[in-house]
Amino acid sequence: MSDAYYLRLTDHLRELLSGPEAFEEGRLPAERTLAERFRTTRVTLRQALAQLEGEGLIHRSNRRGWFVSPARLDYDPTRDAGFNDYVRAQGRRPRTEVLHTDTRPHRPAAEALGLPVDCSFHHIRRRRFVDDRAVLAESLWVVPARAPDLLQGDFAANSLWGELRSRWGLTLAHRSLRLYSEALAEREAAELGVAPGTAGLSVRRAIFDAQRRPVEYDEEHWLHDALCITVELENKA
Amino acid sequence: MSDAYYLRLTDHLRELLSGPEAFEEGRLPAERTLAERFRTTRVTLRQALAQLEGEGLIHRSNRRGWFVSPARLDYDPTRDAGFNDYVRAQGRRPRTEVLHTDTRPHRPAAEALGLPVDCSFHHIRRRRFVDDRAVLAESLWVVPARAPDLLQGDFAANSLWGELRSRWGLTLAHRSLRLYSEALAEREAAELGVAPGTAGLSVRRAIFDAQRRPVEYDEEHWLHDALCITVELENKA
DNA sequence: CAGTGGTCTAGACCACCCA
DNA sequence: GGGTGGTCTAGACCACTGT
Repeated sequence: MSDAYYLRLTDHLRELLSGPEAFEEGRLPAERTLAERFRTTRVTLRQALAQLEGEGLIHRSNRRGWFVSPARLDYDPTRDAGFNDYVRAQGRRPRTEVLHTDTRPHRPAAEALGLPVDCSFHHIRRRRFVDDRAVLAESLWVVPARAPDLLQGDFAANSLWGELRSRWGLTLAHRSLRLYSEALAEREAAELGVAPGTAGLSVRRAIFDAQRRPVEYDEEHWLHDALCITVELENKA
Repeated sequence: MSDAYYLRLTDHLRELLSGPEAFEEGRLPAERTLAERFRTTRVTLRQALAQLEGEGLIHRSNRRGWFVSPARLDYDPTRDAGFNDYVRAQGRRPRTEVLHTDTRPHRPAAEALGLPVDCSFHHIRRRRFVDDRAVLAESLWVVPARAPDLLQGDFAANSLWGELRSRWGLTLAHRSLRLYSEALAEREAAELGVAPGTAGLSVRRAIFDAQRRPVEYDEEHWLHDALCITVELENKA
């Protein structure tokens, strides 16, 4: 079909994007320029851009403009590989910023781990980049008894799970994942430099050790177009 | 912040939605009515509705109007439980329609299963409902050698994996999943009765038996607000 | 300061759904 | 045939980014 003009515009732009050297430096021309070139208004043009954004082909940053989205990152949340490792393994450049740390109670973490709601956690808030694009805002809550002086470590450079294993000898035996699409709230949107309401993917994990003791709970907020979740499984009923 | 009017509108509507008996029969008033009530234009009102749609709180059907979205369905794609079983287990009513069957080559299936691109598969296309809302459009491609007369079965009522196990004694040992957010293409959008470009979640699986022989490949297209992926894992490095 | 996207107005016509 | 959402126009002002 594609009878609507904005859909034909979408098709047209999609072809341009897949072509060679479509837009220099991965940046699209200004909305007003594109609207004029295609003889329509900004409203209609923006409808077309929103489509492509939904498909994960382009994205916008703050009020800076529209950019061609890079390939999605493959990510297996069931593995313990560190962010730095698998980003580099895919030929990309990882970076991590720690935004905040503290030790306080946190109800969702307590509930997910089956602990009393008033018990405290070591909390780390950080932001992670792939090739200088902020793609992930996450919080981790670690049970202090499992890793007492955790917050003295360097959780930017090192894998948290690597630390838990090497410094406290923890085995991460059982894990429970929840994953769903979301609209990024103001906080995450601000941290990632996107408009509030931008489509995201939420990954939540509760992790227990071999003795079935609660170890850690985390919440990840990804830009929806930044990743492809992959899982490899053997044997399961 | 929430300085923009459409964001305040979003907050306001979100409260109404969470309140008791907010909108009778789960249906929202007409856009023009809401726009007038909140003293704004349809364009701005629709921005607010789009936000709530992104959050998974409301959805639209065709040109019929806006509706309150039901709770997400919990779904574990790593398990072999049939759709009918887990939908009913959550107190919901499942339904399945078979849209199409044939036996033909299919390149993506062949590539995912490591087979020659020209080999044929038994293909089933179906649409699945939860409480009479179409939430999933899917295609399955089964290696004919594993299940020769598959297409004579009743793949609407029965679990496909149950069939593969009971009729052909197959053990589904190894599986490889890929999962990412997408914009529903025209075909899936039409099958699910939504606008093209509606946010969706794509789940692709390649499945092998205990002898590591390819068995099946499938592609699922879910409405983004209809499900929450859950995975429970023991032991893994 | 110039240029960008973000937001908003006040209309219009069309395609489709349903009574 | 009346009402719904889907699409579109031609402007406007604001907030922020980058120089």
